[in-house]
Amino acid sequence: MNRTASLFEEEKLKLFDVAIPLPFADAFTYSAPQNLENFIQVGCRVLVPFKNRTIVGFVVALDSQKDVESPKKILEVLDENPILATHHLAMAKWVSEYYFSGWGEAIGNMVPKFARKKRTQKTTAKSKQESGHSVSSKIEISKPFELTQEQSVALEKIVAAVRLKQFSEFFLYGVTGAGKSEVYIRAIEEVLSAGGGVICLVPEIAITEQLKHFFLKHFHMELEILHSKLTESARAEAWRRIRSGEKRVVLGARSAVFAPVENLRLIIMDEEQEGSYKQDKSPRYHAREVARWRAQALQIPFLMGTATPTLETMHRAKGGEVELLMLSKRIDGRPMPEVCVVDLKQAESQSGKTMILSHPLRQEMERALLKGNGILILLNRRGFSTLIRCASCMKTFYCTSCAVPLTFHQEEQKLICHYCNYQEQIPSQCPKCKKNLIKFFGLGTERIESEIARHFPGARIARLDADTTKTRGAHERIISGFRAQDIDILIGTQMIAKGFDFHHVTVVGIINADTGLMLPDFRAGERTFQLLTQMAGRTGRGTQPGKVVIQTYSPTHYSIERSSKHDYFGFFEEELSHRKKFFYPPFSRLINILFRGRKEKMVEGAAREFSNQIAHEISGTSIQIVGPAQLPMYRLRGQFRWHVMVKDLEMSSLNQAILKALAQTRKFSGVFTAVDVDPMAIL
DNA sequence: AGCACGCCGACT
DNA sequence: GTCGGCGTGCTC
Repeated sequence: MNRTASLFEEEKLKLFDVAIPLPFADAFTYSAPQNLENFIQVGCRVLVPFKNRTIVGFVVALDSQKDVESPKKILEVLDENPILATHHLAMAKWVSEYYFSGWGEAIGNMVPKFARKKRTQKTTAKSKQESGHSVSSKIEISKPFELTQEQSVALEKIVAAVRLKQFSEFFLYGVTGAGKSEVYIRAIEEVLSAGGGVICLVPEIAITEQLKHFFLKHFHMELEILHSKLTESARAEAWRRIRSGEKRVVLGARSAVFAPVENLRLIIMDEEQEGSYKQDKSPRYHAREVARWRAQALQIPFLMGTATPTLETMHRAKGGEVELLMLSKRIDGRPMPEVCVVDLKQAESQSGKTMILSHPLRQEMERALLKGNGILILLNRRGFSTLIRCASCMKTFYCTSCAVPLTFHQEEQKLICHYCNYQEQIPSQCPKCKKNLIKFFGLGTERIESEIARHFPGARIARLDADTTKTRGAHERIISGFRAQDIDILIGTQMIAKGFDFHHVTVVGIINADTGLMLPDFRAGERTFQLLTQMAGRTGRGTQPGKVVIQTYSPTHYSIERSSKHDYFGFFEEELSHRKKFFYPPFSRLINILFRGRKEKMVEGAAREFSNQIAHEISGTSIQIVGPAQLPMYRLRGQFRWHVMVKDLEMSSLNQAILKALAQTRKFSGVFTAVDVDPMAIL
């Protein structure tokens, strides 16, 4: 650059702050050539030189107050009108501060990536026709349905809050089949008639597809589906339709919480406990927290719903921050399914052998098969056998880069690591002692499938897990096969627990309820309770009563006992007292700081250094430090992993302390750090 | 996150 | 002698 020219221009060039989609907390300051100056608005995307490349940034401020020596020039303005309102920039700012990501990174995460080329004018005219979901002519407008007393009360409260234009939180507590969706639909209709817009969040993409048809009946042209699997151009188009006010009902997964809905008046989050609402890469935000922030900023109500709320949310309901709306009865007065808990230890000592299908479970299955009813069997582990060991020298087969046992997959005829997907052939003899005594232990879904096939040779059996759903459409094919009753017994991992409404299912079998309880995670009990409760909710949804058989080695564990009695509130109190004792959420805020790298000593050093630094930073406060310690999954994909946990009462000044301490660990080369605020799992 | 600059091993 | 390994430091 020509020095005299730049000095001459610096005098009068306007300065702009531009957030860059990279992990920087602060925006960068650029100047603008005079011919562009008037086209630059806050919320526009701009092309800027950055180091030795050109990247897209977001204008976050005009008339920058920062004193930068020689700002570079903005090369191009990509938007005629801002694609982001200041509300969005503020939301991204909050996300970046709360979850330790860059501001621009947070912005980049919420807007669709876009083609570098500027869009031509024709899209505006064309899109009107494109956007009708191809059902424009034949929409059946569904009749208004009758609400129960409880549903009406809930709806009235929500509608009143929408009208008040005040921030408030609601929790719609209802067992599966209690009619939460009807309340959602009515609430959305109310908002629409008041000229407002709504975001409705569901845990995963598959459910958006399921609900799409239901929603289309009620909201037809107003509906937009939003999730990360859309192509970038489809996402950009959807974003534009929403922003223009053409679409006022947004149904989507996690990222839809950022949708630029015009005159947003209500946010709904279904199945609030689902872990998929937390993003597992930076920014590691939880959609529930973003939704709450947004509802607060816009002074609108936030409605959550499920039969198994997280402890955090129920605790807030108990404290009065969230208003609890009860739907206690199933719509048609159907009873809750009868649950039978089978003690595997006892059953095994009686029969003298490993128990896979207990007598009560086999009996229930036989009965259901005779009547032509559907059966769901849950085992939360893929593969055939989860442990392979030489019976002579006791050599166990581990993944070399993850230090976890390999799982034997019968279909693939391979030993596979479930964490890094490393695969090896099954040895015919032990590589250590050369004997021919390799044995297989531990159950997986493949094993259950063959076991059930052996017991029920006439039954039509299918398996639903990550292995059988690899190909596109396989998931839907298996599900619809089961729905059409071409399949009698569906065996699967927790995939089969999710939201499908099968009316002919009368038996649910849990092969081993303890799999999740072994995990060294403070939420293990909560997860197990939720999974068992959800599975129980899959049965007895038709005219015939449902039966649940839970097999377990720990029949007296409170998660299992309480779920077998459909006792959420009992579980809640018991789990809460554990959390209190160990100062876990909801009694503390938890931040997990992860260190990983190939060099063991460096990783450990970084974790220890961080721990010392943070201890120094927070001395004299009530903040607790746990660790440093090796993570339960100490070696993963060839990397060593340490972590430090920090437990805090409030947000306070902890974030600054963490950033400061983290800066001190930079000298440990080759060590990656990640901060996880409100982690869902410590693994 | 990239991407260049910089200082130590096996190759034409 | 160089090509290239990835450690480290910066990006308005």
